Amino acid sequence: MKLTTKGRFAVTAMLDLALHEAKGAADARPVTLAGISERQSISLSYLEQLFSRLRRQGLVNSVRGPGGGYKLAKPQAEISVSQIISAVDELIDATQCGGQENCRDEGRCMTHDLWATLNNKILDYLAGVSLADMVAAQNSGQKISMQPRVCHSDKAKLEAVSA
Amino acid sequence: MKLTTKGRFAVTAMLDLALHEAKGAADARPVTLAGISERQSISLSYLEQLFSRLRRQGLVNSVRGPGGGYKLAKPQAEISVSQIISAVDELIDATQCGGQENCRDEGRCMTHDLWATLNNKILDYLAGVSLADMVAAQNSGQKISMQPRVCHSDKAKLEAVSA
DNA sequence: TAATAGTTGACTAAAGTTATCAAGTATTAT
DNA sequence: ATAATACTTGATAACTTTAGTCAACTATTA
Repeated sequence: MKLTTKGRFAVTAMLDLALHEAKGAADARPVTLAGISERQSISLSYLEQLFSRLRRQGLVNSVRGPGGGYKLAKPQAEISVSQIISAVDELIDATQCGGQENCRDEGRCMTHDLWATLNNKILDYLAGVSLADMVAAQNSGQKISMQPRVCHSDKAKLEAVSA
Repeated sequence: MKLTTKGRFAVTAMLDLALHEAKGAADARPVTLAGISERQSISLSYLEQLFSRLRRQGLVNSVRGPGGGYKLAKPQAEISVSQIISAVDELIDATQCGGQENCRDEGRCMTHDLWATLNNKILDYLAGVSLADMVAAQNSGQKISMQPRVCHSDKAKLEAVSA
């Protein structure tokens, strides 16, 4: 899971799409990239690239011609943030050694387990947040803090770090 | 929190440093970057750049001249992975809008809360893993899976995503 | 029916930023 | 002095983002 601005742009765009699709009831008309570009201040060219991938990954459908645009290919509840990011930001292999072959001598690149575990945590969280969740949060003005899976957050350590 | 290969290199190098410092008992002699470079296959030039930042952040001390090198500036238990990453990979502001000013119209860039929450989760995990933890895991041959804070991991969703 | 315009789809390339590496300079133990 | 080593600066490569071109498709309308 690679976390870059690219993935964030994609999520933002998809959320914009979801919001404007929801607005027009059930079978709304497609949303144009030009509209998303304007509303979210993302360059049209970049959006075209991103949606090209989102389409190939089956997350959106396209409609050509006037009145055309993009529509979500699945119900909002079935599209997770992790899917969106994975679609545009081909997942980086967190272990830098592919499988486990070309690792260093002393026990397979050492940090391997750290990144693998972290990767799972990130995926776990992002897979649990769907477009529907974000739309709901957006409409109700609430913050998104899905499934509080974390048992205790250990504020002390966090503050020591961010200082 | 930005997660790139840069941060991973830094953690790997710091772990190497910790391992070789621990080996030579209490007040061991400094570890040279040339040694880390050879053992971990990281270019010397790159290591120099990384340690320059680690030094400025107070995570390591340097000793110049022959027999010189770097030493940890604090006990291994007090150096967390998140500190290392933050030192070299100046934390990206996950919200793309700095504070909350130049966000889009319709309620401050929408994805704001998502990234903020994710950021905390990542920080929470990485702040809980110290060099001492990793050294211990390395010596005992165990995997690192610190503080099992996650209550349930929801395998089904994860598999659906990675597929 | 045909022309027009709005829109995606597939490229190429250029500008800007970041990551990585290489070479030279300063410092100090011997 | 000399050599080992940290430090500093500059150059190269890779990635991200924006820009531009042209083709294909389709709703609208004259």
